[in-house]
Amino acid sequence: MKSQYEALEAVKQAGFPVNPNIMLCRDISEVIEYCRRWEEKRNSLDYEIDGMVVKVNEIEKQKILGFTGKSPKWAISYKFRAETAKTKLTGITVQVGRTGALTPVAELEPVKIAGTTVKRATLHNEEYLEKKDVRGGDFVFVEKAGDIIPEVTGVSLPDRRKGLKKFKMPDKCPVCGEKVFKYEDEAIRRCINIKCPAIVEGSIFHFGSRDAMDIEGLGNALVKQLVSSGIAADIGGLYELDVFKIANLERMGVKSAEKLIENISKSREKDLSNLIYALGIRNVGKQTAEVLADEFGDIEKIVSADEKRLAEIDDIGPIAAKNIKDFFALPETKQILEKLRGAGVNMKQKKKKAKDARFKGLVFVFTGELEKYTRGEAQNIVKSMGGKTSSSAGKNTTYVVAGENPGSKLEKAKKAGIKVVDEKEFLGMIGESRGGKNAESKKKNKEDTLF
DNA sequence: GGCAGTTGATGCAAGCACGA
DNA sequence: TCGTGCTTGCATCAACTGCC
Repeated sequence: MKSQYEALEAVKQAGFPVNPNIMLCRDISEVIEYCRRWEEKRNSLDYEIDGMVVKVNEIEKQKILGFTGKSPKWAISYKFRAETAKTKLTGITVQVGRTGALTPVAELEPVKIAGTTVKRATLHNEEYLEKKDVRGGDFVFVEKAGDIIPEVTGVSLPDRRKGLKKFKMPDKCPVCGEKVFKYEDEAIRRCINIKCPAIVEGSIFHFGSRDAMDIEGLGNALVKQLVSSGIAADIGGLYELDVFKIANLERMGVKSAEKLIENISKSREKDLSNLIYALGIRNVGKQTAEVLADEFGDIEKIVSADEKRLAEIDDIGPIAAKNIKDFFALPETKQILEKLRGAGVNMKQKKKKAKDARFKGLVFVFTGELEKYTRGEAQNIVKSMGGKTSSSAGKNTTYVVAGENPGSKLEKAKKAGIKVVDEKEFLGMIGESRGGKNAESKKKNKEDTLF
């Protein structure tokens, strides 16, 4: 077998439960062994009455054995080399993100890779385009990095027709039509029109995202409608919405509108760090927002801090400091803050510093899927115990916690000699080696299921 | 009931800020 | 100057919700 997908297909063809994201075993012999044992267990569920064999419905069997649509979480995962496919690049479109960044995207003739159909893939920026020399009409090689993200890895030059022109990035924003800028030290072009619908939509969507103000129900499609209909011109406008306005939008009703209003209302109580992150300041992500909130404790103090004071803070350099200062100096920012203040949005830090300091000085990186916690929850636990988390493994990383189906971080960690622990060990470290209710039931399920 | 939108989850690459 | 790590942007999927 050449790929993980082929192996999974073979297992599925044989009628066994698999999750397309997870290869169950280390190699094919283990897959076969797994299937054999599953078959035995499955057959054992049938029973006899008066000498007649009663076959239990397959779906019931899967429920009884704990396979409700997913593979067993505890199964060992294994990755095959990424599968490559050749397909036609029908065109290159340009997207505008919330920061105004123009990103070229490859539009592809749909092609099946690793069990899913790939239609688009990012081309990052014009330098990347230049390097790969990708042109509309080319046949390109596509693979899925980490079996998840589609990537154009190269062009099939023998298939190139004559006369295909190089793609040129537009000088004007494809959304608002304003002139775009490319700063000398940056690889990307940006639309700097703060009224550009793409930027407005992006910033409202970002404001409501989970790590920001966590407004459930504020999805992409709804935000588009809010902006295009003029109901919300900026993030401050969210707090002026009412049920009637929302319920009249496409695919919205009174029930959804009421829920959304309730969720927007709840967001007023979010912590200062959430608000700072939600504002979408350049170079200020979740981590930096937390640093700022911890340092100042009040948005007013951040607004009035000068660049020098900001740059004195750990993890904030002169560029981030300038961006922060510039952002709060904008009249539009002042207006938005005024609206938010008027709407009763919390602007002070409520979180207290961690009392439990058992992870003080330790840096954790998570890869793969954990059984008991989401990654966000696990990161919060580490922070509550005085530790730090990071999205990439480096020399400062103390532990890499590897869950199911880990990514490249695991390999990187092993090479760098970083200590790798599994979920069980991590739970032991946080004093939950026996696990909670959820973990108990899952554990039981696992034990009852097969081996 | 069908359909569309949202949520919540995953990982990778590139760019770039920061600090040693 | 360079290594490290944060930020951003991207695609996909299953499960769920609620409108039509």
